[in-house]
Amino acid sequence: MKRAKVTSGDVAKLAQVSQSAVSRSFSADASVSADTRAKVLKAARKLGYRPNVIARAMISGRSRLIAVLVAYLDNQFYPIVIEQLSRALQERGFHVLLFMTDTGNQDLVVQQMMGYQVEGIVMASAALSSTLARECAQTGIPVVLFNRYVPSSPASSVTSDNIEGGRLIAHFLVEGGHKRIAFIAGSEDSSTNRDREAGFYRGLAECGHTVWARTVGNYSFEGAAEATRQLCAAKIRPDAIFVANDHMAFSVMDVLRNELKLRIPNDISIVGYDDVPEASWGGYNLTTVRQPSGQMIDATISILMEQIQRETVIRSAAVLPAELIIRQSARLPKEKS
Amino acid sequence: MKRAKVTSGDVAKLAQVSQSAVSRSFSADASVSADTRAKVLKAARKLGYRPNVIARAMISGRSRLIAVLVAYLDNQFYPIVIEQLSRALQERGFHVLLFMTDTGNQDLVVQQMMGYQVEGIVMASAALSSTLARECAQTGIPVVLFNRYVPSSPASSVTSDNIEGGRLIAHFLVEGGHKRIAFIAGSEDSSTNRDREAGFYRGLAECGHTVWARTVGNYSFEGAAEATRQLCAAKIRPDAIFVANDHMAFSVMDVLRNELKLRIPNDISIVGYDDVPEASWGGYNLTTVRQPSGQMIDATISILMEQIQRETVIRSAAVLPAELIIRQSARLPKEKS
DNA sequence: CATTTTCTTGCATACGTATTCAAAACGTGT
DNA sequence: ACACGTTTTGAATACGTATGCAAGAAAATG
Repeated sequence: MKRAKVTSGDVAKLAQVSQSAVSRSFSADASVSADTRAKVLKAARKLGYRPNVIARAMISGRSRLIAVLVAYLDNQFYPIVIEQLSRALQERGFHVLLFMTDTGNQDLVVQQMMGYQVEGIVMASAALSSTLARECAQTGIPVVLFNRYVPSSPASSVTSDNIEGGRLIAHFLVEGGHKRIAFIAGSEDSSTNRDREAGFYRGLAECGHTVWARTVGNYSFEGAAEATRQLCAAKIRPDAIFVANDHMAFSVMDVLRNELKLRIPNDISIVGYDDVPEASWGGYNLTTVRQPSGQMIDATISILMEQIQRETVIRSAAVLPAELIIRQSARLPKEKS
Repeated sequence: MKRAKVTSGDVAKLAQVSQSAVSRSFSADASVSADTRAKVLKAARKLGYRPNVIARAMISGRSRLIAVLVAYLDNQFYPIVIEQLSRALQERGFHVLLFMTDTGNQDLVVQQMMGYQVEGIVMASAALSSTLARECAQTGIPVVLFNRYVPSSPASSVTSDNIEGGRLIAHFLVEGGHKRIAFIAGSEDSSTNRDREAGFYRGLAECGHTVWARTVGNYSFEGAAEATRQLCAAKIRPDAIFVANDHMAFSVMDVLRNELKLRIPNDISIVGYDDVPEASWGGYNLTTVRQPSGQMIDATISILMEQIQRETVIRSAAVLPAELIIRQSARLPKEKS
């Protein structure tokens, strides 16, 4: 089997027009008569011609490529984001070029992205070196930090209101009558963790409480299990735990139930963050805060499209509302009647 | 902020050599003296130059792009595959261009892939029109059907041994003393479902059994819930269900436990397929068959790389071993002693 | 009908790199 | 010093498309 490339020249020959005419027939707002366009399209269909995006990118500078950088896909939040993002971009004629990276070789990865002449970058990776964000901005490519936030960086960001989310949880747990409220942190250098934790503490303070105990799970399944064991090794256990994301919360619940033989929420309440699909599954029924992924995607898209179209990069930050989703993993506040 | 493109010409000027020399300095096996290469690399670093992959693709026909087509990412099996695939390809200098599609507009999507001059295609989408596979093969682009199989198609395929997996489950359930063994199917037009079901029935037959009942869940969470209700609406319930994949099995377990108040595995046994991460979570502890995703990725990569390098497309099919993973969701066979 | 205006069209060129070809530089052995 | 093989180099070209420009066709206006 051999590759048989068909070019605009071939189509032009068959349709008895110039190559320019073919090119124009495929761009929406070009100056072509309906007549020739019909001829061209017919010939194109006959030959199975499709414009070569690579060549188009070369001359016009538009690759129609958006780089998406992500560290891992274990946490269901990210696959869903990628799916929605990809669908939304496809509708607009763009496509997702996927990059996976651990924190190590980010610079290399960004170099690769530049090599592909991507028109925009979405970073959903956990960490982000600030030199790197600067470099991106310097080249004039719009960058959106998704679900993270770097104050000093020139990159745009889209997040949910993690501070408010943390507050909501604090109030909910206090009203539920919990006395020993603990926190299991994610990655301490992530903005999501910082904000959720800060909002949580502020909420507790507003109710005259403080956090009872705190361990770190680093947003990993294993880390969360270990953090739970540490937390419960003390003589007196917490009666509620806010876990910095759902993914860890599942691990926490597993340890509490299976290793420590505790009932949820009778013996201890658990609240997560994200509202990934598994949170609503019967096995967990996790009370959590929903991140509005749809709205976050919309915001990301519109930031990207705007900046690509205007060919200017301006920093903008979208913060979308968080919503408490009450299920069965945490004791409910008593009815005020 | 403006885009400041730096080209090989700029580097050439600074390094006082020709553009050709710059190009050669960036390809590993070209004829350049160590001396000039050093000069070039130094100048390149100074200017922040990176070869333009787009332009390179144009002249050499190598886009270094692999299209990955997938229908949905709800089922955790696919995110994991994408992550591993992307990592493996990155190591080899390739990158993943992601396409999401429902069964509807596949033709359009394939046209788009061609437009990007991708060097290979991985289809993990549920359905695949046969005309489409043919079209791909015709253009000389290697195509790998991942976790699916179309006998008449010229495309290569990578699967696990779904027939054997089905058999293993049948034997396991019969040995576990189950008498009324049911099956909840996925998408009936998928090869995975066909093979798992065929292997399952064969396994049952080998033990002198037949399937007690059968409903269809279409590989969706909601569909599986409904299929479970149908199955249990009869006067006599099954005492074991093989669910065609894990993703549906979780839904099945939720309905059995929460709506029908059954205990698993005391009242009824459940077995899934895939061994996604959630299967090992405490909330489900699902007995299942593991698909060796790592080996499947390796096979995919080597098929792609081989065919890209040789510039010939030959059909090849890899079938990798399936393994029964015994957890707590199904009653165990009695010890033979 | 003459003239201006608006639409179409083809020619030529540019995008940034890889690669062919011939010329130049470099060694090596006599 | 010479001839010869080897390596390195630069000039030129090609990849497939989009677009500025000028010329031609058609339409509109007087």
